[in-house]
Amino acid sequence: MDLEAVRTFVTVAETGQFQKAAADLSITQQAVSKRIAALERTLGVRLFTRAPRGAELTIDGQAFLPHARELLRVAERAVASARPGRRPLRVDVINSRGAGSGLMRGFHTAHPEIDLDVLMLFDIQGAVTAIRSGAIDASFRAVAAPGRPLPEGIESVRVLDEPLQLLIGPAHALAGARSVTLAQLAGHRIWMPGIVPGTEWTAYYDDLVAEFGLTIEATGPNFGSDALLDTIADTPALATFMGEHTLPQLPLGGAPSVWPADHGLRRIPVTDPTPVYPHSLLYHRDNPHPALATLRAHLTATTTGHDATGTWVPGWVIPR
Amino acid sequence: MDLEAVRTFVTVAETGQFQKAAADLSITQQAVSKRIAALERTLGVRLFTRAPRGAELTIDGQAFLPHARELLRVAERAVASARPGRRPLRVDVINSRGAGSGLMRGFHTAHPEIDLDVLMLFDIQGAVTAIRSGAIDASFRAVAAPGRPLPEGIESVRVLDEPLQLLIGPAHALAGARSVTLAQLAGHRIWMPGIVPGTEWTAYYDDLVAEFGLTIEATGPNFGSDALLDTIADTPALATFMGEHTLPQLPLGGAPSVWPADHGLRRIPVTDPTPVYPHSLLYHRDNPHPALATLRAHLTATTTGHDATGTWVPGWVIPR
DNA sequence: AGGTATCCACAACCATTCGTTGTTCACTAC
DNA sequence: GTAGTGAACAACGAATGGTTGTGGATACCT
Repeated sequence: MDLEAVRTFVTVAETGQFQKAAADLSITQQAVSKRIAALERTLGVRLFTRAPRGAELTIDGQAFLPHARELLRVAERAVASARPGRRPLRVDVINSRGAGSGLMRGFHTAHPEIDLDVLMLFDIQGAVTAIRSGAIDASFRAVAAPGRPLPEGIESVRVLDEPLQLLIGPAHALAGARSVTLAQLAGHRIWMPGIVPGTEWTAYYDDLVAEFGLTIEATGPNFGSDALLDTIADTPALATFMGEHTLPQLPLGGAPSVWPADHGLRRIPVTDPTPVYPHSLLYHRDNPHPALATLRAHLTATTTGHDATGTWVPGWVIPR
Repeated sequence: MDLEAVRTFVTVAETGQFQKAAADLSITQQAVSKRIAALERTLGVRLFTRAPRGAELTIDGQAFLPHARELLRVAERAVASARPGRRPLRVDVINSRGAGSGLMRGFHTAHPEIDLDVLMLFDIQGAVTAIRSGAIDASFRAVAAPGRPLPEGIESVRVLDEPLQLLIGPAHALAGARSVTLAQLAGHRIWMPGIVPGTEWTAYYDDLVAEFGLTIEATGPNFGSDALLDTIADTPALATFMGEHTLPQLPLGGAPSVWPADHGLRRIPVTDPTPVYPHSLLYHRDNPHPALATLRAHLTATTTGHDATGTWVPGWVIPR
């Protein structure tokens, strides 16, 4: 199917005749006729009834019209997403179920008129490089990795401290607990697959292990979130950490927000102290994108300062 | 922009190299190279970094990828909407703000997995013809026009009795009333532009006028809903009828559901008796579309029988 | 009723695009 | 260094898509 044919179809439907559409599109009437005929051939239905006074939509054409408009709208957005200069605000998040993604959803709800592109880069170095080059406008990260000061021009604002929770199956020894302390977790097996060495997450959990004597295994291949949840649910002696605002499953688009299979998983708050992910927004000081200022204002307005007493972050984290 | 190029882009992004993508698409590697180059030229950005081990997405490519997928998805739906056989359930409603549209929204919420196409045909004759030919699957109408029995094979189910309300401006004499009787309306000017002679609505209001001695004007050009509301709001002596479930304005897509300009309009219930629009679902007895049965079941389950005492419908309306 | 204007379809022709084959270039691994 | 892999460039043939020219059907006007 040809997008130009679809555009021609919409124009004919709007003008009511091939000739006016041809004038609008700066082509000849015969070209319009050919395009519509080709579209009708590929779809296998007649889209217009040709009358001596012009062309009228058939029922099939009426059903097709909103889809055609949507197609053109999506195509325009797709082009805009890549256009250099005046493109949508491009923000990197850690993963699609994390707190950064949730904050961006909130921003989109508050400012639906602002075009967004949310993407997931591999690590903080890539994000910083992308911010410096202007390829992306901002990034949600837990900064900064120890010994790696931010390059000149990159600024960061701590926007959300997300408490960690223990995620365990129904047969786990702590399944009935209303909360657990970090000290209680010593001796329990905690599994965090997918922690890639060299990323900021390694540094975070290294510090957590060193300070509270936990046993955290990062071994084994990471088969993705689903497999992790399955294993946690089925293994009584296994636990993992998950951010309080992190969804264990991707919300299904359009479907009622039920978790397809929650396996009876339990979320147990961690206390004394509560380890938190210090989410920060990274951006370039000189980035002129107007929506970036809106995003920063939105974040400072909605994520009011949390109480930091009783929480833990690595020592190298920049204070608020 | 060419959809085939977009499809090629997604395939390369998925396979990670031009050659595999070429094999998947049954074309040569050179053709893939050309298509990607052309797409990059039209977008003005580089989408892949060409490595000796294959192709990797650039940041721009990563931002473009979800849009590309969405574009292909929409294109597929667009084609499906017109495909003869196994197309989405196609339902005709009277207008986009009426009760039929609302019922279809409810059905979509309850069954998001069912593909729908909602369209608006001109009148009941056209709807019946379309149902007979199989061009549409069902239609929400106030049936049947007097003296026009339904053709063989067409069935109707009365699904909703929608009470009429009086819509008036803030300066109207009845603006303060909590409700009005039909008898009270005698002598007031009621304006119903856009009632096309020969449609079922003419018959409905003709009967209403004859039975209760009202003055209903259908004169003047119909400049659309906005103009009607403006006039009603500004003219103290003018009123119009509107269904209880009818939205005076189109809900804005994505925006908070505020009415852009409500002009201080008042809705006054009508009593003694309450005239109602008898909405029915029309469909062909032999229509095999599986979603049609689902729709009928949904409607009978959700629109439980309303109390008919104190309501009025024309005598020619088929009883429930 | 016949002429005329309007509007779309068909035919022929031409330019451009698109896909193919053949080949070259860059990089990696052994 | 040599073999192997993966993408780009060049040249050619086919097919697509645009144009001009023309014909046919219908409605309106005199």
